[in-house]
Amino acid sequence: MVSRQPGMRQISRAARISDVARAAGVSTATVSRALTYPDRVQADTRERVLSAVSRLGYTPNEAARALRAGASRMILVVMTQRNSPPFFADVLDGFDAEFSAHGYTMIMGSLDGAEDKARRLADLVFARHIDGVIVLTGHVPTVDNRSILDAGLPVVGVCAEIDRGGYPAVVVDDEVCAMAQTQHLIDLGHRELMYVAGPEGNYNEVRRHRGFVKAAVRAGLDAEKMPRLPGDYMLSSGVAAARKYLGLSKRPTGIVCASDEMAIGFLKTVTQAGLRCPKDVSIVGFDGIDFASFCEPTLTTIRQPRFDLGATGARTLLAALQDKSRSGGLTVLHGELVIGGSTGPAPRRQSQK
Amino acid sequence: MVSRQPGMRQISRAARISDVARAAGVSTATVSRALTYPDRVQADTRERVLSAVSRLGYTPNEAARALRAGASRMILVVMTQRNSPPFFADVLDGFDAEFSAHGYTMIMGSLDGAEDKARRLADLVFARHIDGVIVLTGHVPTVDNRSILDAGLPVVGVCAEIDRGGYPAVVVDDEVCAMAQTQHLIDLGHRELMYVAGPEGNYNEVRRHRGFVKAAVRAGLDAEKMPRLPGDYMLSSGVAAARKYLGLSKRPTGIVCASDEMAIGFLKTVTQAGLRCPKDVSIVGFDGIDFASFCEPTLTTIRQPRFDLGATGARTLLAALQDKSRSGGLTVLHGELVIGGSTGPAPRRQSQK
DNA sequence: CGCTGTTATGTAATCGATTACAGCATGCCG
DNA sequence: CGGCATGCTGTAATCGATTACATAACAGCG
Repeated sequence: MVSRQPGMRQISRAARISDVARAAGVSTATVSRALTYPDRVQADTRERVLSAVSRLGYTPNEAARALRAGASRMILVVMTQRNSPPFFADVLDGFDAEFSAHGYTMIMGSLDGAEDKARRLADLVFARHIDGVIVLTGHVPTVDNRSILDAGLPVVGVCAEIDRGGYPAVVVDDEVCAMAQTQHLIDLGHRELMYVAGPEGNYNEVRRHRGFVKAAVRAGLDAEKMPRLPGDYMLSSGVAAARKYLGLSKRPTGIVCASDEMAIGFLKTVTQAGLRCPKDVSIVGFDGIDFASFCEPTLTTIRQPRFDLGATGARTLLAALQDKSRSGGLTVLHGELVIGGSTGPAPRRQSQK
Repeated sequence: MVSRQPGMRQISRAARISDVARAAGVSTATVSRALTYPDRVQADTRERVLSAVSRLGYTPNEAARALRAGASRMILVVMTQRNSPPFFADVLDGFDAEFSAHGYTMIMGSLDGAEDKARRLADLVFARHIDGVIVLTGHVPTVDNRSILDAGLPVVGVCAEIDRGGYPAVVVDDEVCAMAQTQHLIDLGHRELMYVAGPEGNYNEVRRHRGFVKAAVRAGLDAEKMPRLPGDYMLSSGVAAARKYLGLSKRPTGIVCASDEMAIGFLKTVTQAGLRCPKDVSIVGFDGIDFASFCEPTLTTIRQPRFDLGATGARTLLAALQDKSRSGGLTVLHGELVIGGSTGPAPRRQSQK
C-alpha cells in the first residue's frame, strides 16, 4: 500500500526523530541536541547520530518545530494589486537575499482588493504562521474588524510608510526626487507642465505630486493651472492619460509621470499619434525600471535603489525579530535622476505663449 | 511585562482553543467541532462557541493544525534565477487565483544557482512544510544527493516539463510557435535568418530552436549556415547579441529571438546603431510581454496564454493533491502570433543575394 | 419498564520536536 | 574513601488542535 513515486529514491514514510534515535541507539533528546548544540554531546555519539540522520534522510518536521518553538521563520510580504509589477522584482530580490541568508522564508501575499484575500492573509498572521510582516503598500486593509497589524508581530513598511503610525519603514525621498524630475524640465525651459498621477491618496503619489508642485511654485509657475491626469502607475493608465492629453486644446510640453510604466505608455501613445519626443513634448518617468532604457527615445527617469530598498527593509525586520522592543525609525534612501532621450529643450513656440 | 503594541487592539496573548472552550463553557473538542463541522453541535452551543471565538479573536494555530493534520496547505513554486522576470508575473497571478480560492498559500522559491538556496528549498519540502510543488524550470537541482522531487509530494511542471519524467506538466507548444515565428519571416521574403537563443539545454530553448530549424528547412533554407547567438532570455543578452550581429560582415535580415526581452534589447541596440527596423532588419520575439507593444516599432511576437498557464497548472496540482494516485499527463496550451511593426518585407538587396 | 439507537458532548491520545529536570558516571579534592 | 562538581544522556512534559472512543441523555418501541 506504500505509494510508489516516480523518483529514484523510494519513499517509505518520512523519518521521524524517533527513527533516528532508534537507529543511533540513543534517545530523541540526544538526537535533537546533536543537531542543535553539537558540542553538548560526545563526539562518538554525535557521529552515530549524524550518520543515522543522513542514512535515513531525516529532516525535522517543520510543523512540530514551529509548534514547540512558537516561531515559524516565515515572513509575509504584502503587496498591492497583482503580483509583481516590474518595479518590485528587484525589491523582492533584495528581501530574498537577506531573508534566505538568515533562514527565513518569504510568503508573498497580493491584496488585489478582494476581501477574501485580505482575510486569508490576516488568518495566516493570526494563526501564528508568520513571524514578521513587510508591507509594500502603505495602506493595510481591515476586514472583519481586524487588521494584519493587530497580531502584534514585527512589521516594517518598505517603499511606503504604513498609514497607521509607529512602525519602522524604508522609503525613498519621493518628494525630493519628484522635485528633481520637475526641475529638470524647468531647466530645459518648459513652463507648461502636466502631471500624470498615481492612485489617489497613495503614499508615494501624495509625495511625488507635492514635489512636483513645490518645484513648479519655486520656479514661479502657476501650479494650480497645470493639468493633473489620474493614473494607477500601470502602462494602461499612461496610455489613457496620453489620449486625454492629445485631446487638449493647449498641450503642456513637459510631462511629469509618477511611474515609468505610465511614462512609457504615454510616450508610445503620443509618438504614435505623430508627436515627436523630445521635440514637441518632454517626458520624465519615475522608478528606473529596466525597460526605461529600451523605449524610443530612452526615458529620463528617477532611478530608485530597488534592491537596496528590499535588502534594507529585510534587515530592519530581522533586527526587529531579534529585539522585539525596538520600534519606529524611518530609513530614507535616495533616488537619482537619469537623463535619457525623452527630455529636451522646450519648443520655442510653446514656451513663449 | 506584556509587550504593548502600537495598534489599537491590545494583544495580551493569542487566544488558544482552551481559552475559547472555557469562555463558552464547553470542551475543546466541541469548539473544534463547532468550527469544522457546524452541524455536529447543537445550535445554541454553536452560538456560544462562535461568540466566544469572535470575542477572543481566536484563530487556530496553524502549526498545531498542520502537525496534527499532516498537511500545511502550502505550495512551493520553484523558479529559476532571480525573482519574476516580467513574463512570469501573469503566470504567478494565475497560480494565486486558483490556490487562494482553495485555501492554499504560495511560497516562491528562486533558485539562482546558489547551492544553499536549493538546500533550503529541499529542507522546506522534506520538513513536510509543503503539500505540493510547482516547478517553473524544467530542471530541478540535486544537492546533498537529494532532490525536491524525492520527497514524494505531488509535483507539476509549468512552462516546461520536468526533466525527470513521470510528472504532469502544463506547457505551450513551443516548437509550433517557433515555427510560426520563423514562417512569418519567411513569408515576408527573408531568406537569411538568425536565431538568438535561450540558455543552453533549457527545455523551451531546445524546442524553440527546433521549431526554427524545422521551419527553415521546410522552406528550403540551409539551417546549418544560420547564425545562432547565445543568450539567456534577458534584456542584456539581447543587447550582447545585437553587438555581435552588428559586427557581422553579412547580416541576416530576419532575426528570431527566443524571448521578448532579448528581442527588445536587440531591437533597441540595432536601431540605435542606425539600422532601420523593419526596413533593414526584421525581428520576432517570443512571450508577448506587455512591453512588446511599447517599444518602437512594436514587436512582432508569440503571445503565450500566461495567466492560463498558471491557472491550469494550479488546477492540475490541486487535482493531484486530492487524488494522490493521479499521475502523468501533459497539457499543451497554444501561443498565437501577434504581428507588430518590427517585421516587414525583406530588403530587396539582401534577399537577392 | 427495560432495551436499543441516536445525538451531543467530554476525555484523552495523538501529531513530532524541544527542553526542563533527573539520573548516572566520572573526576577531583580534602 | 566520602562528597561534590561536571558532563553526558534519558525521561517525560510541553506546544495547540484534532479526533477516536467513551459516556451521557433521551427518544422510541416492544
